[in-house]
Amino acid sequence: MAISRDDIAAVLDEIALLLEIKGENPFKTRAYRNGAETVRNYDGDIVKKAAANELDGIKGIGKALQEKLHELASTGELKFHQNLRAEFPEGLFDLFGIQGLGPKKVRALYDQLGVDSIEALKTACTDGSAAGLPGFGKKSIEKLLEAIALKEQFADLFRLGDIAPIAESMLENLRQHPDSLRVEIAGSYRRSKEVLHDIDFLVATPKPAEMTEYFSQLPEVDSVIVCGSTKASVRLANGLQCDLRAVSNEQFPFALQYFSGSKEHNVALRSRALKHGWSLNEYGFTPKDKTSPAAPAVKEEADIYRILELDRIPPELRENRGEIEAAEAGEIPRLVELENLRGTFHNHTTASDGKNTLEEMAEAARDLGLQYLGIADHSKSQFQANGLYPDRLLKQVAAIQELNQSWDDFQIFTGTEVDILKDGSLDFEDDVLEQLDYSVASIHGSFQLPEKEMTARIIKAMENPHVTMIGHLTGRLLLRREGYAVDVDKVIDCAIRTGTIIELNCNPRRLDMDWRHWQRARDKGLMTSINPDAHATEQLQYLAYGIRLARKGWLRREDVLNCMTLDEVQRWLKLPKEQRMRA
DNA sequence: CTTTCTCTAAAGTGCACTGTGGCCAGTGC
Repeated sequence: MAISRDDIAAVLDEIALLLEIKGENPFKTRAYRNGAETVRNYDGDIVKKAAANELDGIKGIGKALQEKLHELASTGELKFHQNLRAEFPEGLFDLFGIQGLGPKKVRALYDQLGVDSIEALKTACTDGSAAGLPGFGKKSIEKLLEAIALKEQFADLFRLGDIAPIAESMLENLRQHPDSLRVEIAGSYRRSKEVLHDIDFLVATPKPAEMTEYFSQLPEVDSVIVCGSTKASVRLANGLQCDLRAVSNEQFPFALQYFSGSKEHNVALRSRALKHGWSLNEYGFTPKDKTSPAAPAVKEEADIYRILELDRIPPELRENRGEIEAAEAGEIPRLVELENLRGTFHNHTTASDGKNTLEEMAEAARDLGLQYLGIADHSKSQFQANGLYPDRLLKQVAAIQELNQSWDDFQIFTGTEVDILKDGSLDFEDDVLEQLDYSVASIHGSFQLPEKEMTARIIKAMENPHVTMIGHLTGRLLLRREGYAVDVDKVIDCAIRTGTIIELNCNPRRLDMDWRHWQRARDKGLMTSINPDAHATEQLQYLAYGIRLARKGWLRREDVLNCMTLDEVQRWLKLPKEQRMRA
């Protein structure tokens, strides 16, 4: 198979990393990183051009990179890269996944202690040998051990957004099979958990052995763990385990309910079934004793809930967090749906660190059927992200106002993702902010503040009348970094008091504020905005993850700002802050 | 390594934070 654009970019990135360890000229390493970005974003078939050696005139690809790209595209390999790679052991790359380790420290560990893997790093930290290196004090060692523990804890976990595409493609493949009557993904994927450790497929079929066999040979499968007559487990190239269970069409609703979990939800449901005189498991209802009524007919999963005198409970809510009580009382809310979204806030353009222009982002939003798009590029403190100074911001505002003349059914809102500085003040003065339609205030630095100060910092930002919403409340990066210490309840109360939205950042790396807080916050009256934090047109699709997590947080259409129509949201943005939060 | 240029040599994102080591280096945004 021919080498892909992403493969080429990955090679360039890896070269940059290796040159960094070698202590090469930082501008050289940056040139390779820029090259990788250029390859990824090039508008046209850059692989074909590279193969034909026609790369002249592409900004960021000079003579040396042209030659390397040509070699890569035409032979699929690069001598320079292979030689460089051969200088270092394989495991060294894993070390860069540890927070606090950069090229210099990796180099020191490798050169002086021979540390070439996470395992070796752990040893060097615990046996005291790392403590002998310059720059490695007591606190550094402690932090490294913490980072290793964090990494181990996340070792076999995957982010929802990273596996959804492959899960859906496998689902589609299974549905194609002539012997599959019904196919669903159960488990935590169906419940829209933000991180998962496996995917559970379920198929109703008259020929279970054929289905498990077919499953274990899907193109996505890397290796087969087990393949029996009703169950198969496989591993994908990325390490993710996938299970398939094949059941009869009659058992399917029970199996779907059972394997969707959560375990806690099922325990509660089973005890409810017992009160009705049946035991409930993945195969069906079984009368408990002679006095029990006959087991009722079940055609689909919803029947199980109906028979137990419950509203149908959407899978996202099945965490035993009050959903059974709500279903009993007929109080399962009508959860928000993707179709309810009318627009979105918090999106970036090429003005700061986005990959697409204002015009391209707007077109993409229109193509998705949205009525409005909020632009929120970074503010000046985000230097590395090309954050805007007031002059550039105001130029952008003028450009947006001009662009808005070209539509009567669509509008761009002018905004900013303004940094909340260490003391809670903002990166723009009020006289700048008041010229915008809205603003998202976010924290991008000083992550280590103690909880009290961090909470006060956010509260101070929310008290500013020009702050429309708070971006990614805890700053967590799923499976990478814990959120900063913040008293979420205090912040929620302050948000309601001041009329400030807390966004549901639906970038799959964040999904922040966490779903576990939303039901409580909603009950108190808080509203959210489901924001993709898109840095490219295709990332507007992250809204789908936002909807999944909003549903998991019990949110309804009326809890979500960007479910408002264009007219409604225009009116809402003109209200003084204290009148914005609905009663 | 690439771009730019008083065009074959120089400049090329800046800052805060952290911890350590003795006032700076590395990391991350």
